Amino acid sequence: MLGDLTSDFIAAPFMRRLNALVGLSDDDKSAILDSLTDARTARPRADLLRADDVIDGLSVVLEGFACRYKLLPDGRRQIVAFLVPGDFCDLRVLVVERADHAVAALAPTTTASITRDRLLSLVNTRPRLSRALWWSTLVEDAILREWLVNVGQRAAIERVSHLLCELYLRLEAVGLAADGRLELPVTQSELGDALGLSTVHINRTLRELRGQGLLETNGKSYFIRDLARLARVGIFSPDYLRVGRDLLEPRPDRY
Amino acid sequence: MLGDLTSDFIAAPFMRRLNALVGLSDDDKSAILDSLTDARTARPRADLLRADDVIDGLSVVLEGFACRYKLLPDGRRQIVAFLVPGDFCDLRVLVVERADHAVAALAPTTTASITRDRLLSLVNTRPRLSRALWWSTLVEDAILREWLVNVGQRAAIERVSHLLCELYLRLEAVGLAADGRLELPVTQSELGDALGLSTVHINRTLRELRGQGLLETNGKSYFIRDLARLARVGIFSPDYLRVGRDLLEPRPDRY
DNA sequence: CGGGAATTTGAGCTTTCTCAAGATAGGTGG
DNA sequence: CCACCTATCTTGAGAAAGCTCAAATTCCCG
Repeated sequence: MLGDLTSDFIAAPFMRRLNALVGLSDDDKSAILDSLTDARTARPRADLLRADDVIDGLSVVLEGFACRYKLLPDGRRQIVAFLVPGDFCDLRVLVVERADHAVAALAPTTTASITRDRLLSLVNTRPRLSRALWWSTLVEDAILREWLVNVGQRAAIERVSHLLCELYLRLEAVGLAADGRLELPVTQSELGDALGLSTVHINRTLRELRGQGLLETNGKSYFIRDLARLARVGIFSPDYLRVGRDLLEPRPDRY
Repeated sequence: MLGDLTSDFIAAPFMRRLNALVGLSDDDKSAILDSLTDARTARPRADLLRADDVIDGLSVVLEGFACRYKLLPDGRRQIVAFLVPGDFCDLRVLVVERADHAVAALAPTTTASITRDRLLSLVNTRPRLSRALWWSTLVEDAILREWLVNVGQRAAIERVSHLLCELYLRLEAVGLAADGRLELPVTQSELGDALGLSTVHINRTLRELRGQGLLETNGKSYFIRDLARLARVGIFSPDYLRVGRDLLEPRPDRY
């Protein structure tokens, strides 16, 4: 156990995420919070999980920023997901023993774990929790499909815009972005690895977005000046981030 | 029910798939086979499932060839998965009500369904079956990640080679390919939509592969003349198709 | 304050795209 | 069985998007 995480500042994004999960009782929430152990902080570039590692439990990102990635033998790297606070590192552990991809911290990243056994017993005794966890893997899948669309079909400026919109909404959802402002502790080279573009081209594309008055950047601080317009440029629609939510739920019409 | 599907030729690929699933008992297998109802055949280009459709049950592809895809408002299309006989159309139905993407037949495609209620009761009463179904969604995810790597990092000739290797192995696994020969009832334009390449470039790339003596094509019949070499060109490793299998399991060293 | 990493910009080049036209093939009605 | 029709495939030519290489600048960390 990590002590009284429920009231602990560091677990706030995770708490927000849990609160957003469909129909989770307070009891379910504290059950999962109380199961968290072994908090640790990884430095940027450190692997949280290596491909082919035997996975011994489920980790949750409490703070920081991480990515899943796959490498080609010649060193090319594709980032296949970004993990923001509140995201799970590998729910697959429930079914599968080994990872087929690596997870690395991009910023100093704090994670906590739930042992496989504890997780299995939680899932077996709490159907709503189980459902909620599967739901969150489905959101991850939906994001992955959208990334494939992004990389397969969109031009560079559309790709970058789309990713910025996605990350803004995801960070906003856990209280880490607001008013168009977000911190992205990733290098341009890492953005390139996520979007299938070269570092140089990421740089030029960001410059173009700045030139169009859509974006301001200052180091790793990003300020989206006009989210609606950026979403239009990126052909971004937030639906995929809310798979399975009631489609009639009123949404801010910022897009 | 569909009658005695167990011995029915048409369900053979699905049976093979079930047999390959980890630790499934004969009892489990017949339980799921007996739950199949409502076989229907869709013509090429017909949607089996539309985005935003309420999903009423789980479909299995028994015969034919289909794809999942997402459309951009301007008509660009990304195919995010190919479904071969034995594949499930939408296991997400267990957790989610609506699809975030469409599924279309590419060849005449026969599917059968399991109602949501029946599926839920199967899953609740048969833990190994439940595990096996989740396992197959994880394989799908692994394929999706690999596709993202493919489109994000690989050059055209690598992409095409990689996809051909993948489809050959997947079809071989269900008895629909052998000796390097496979039928791909997809147009070059559809390959392009899957790989993020234009039709014209798919055509030239196939020509290049033929020129290198790696491939012969005749309409929709493909003959891989040298799988090991094609795999090398495509930087293809079959591991991702076997997520969670014992990594020590002897594998043919054709790659 | 120094040094390595990250960003920025330029220049030329490669891959892939678009547009356009001709060749083929498979399916349909007469 | 043939003729036609539409899809698909194939090839050419020029254009565009994005890449690589290289160098200069800036930023951040210690």
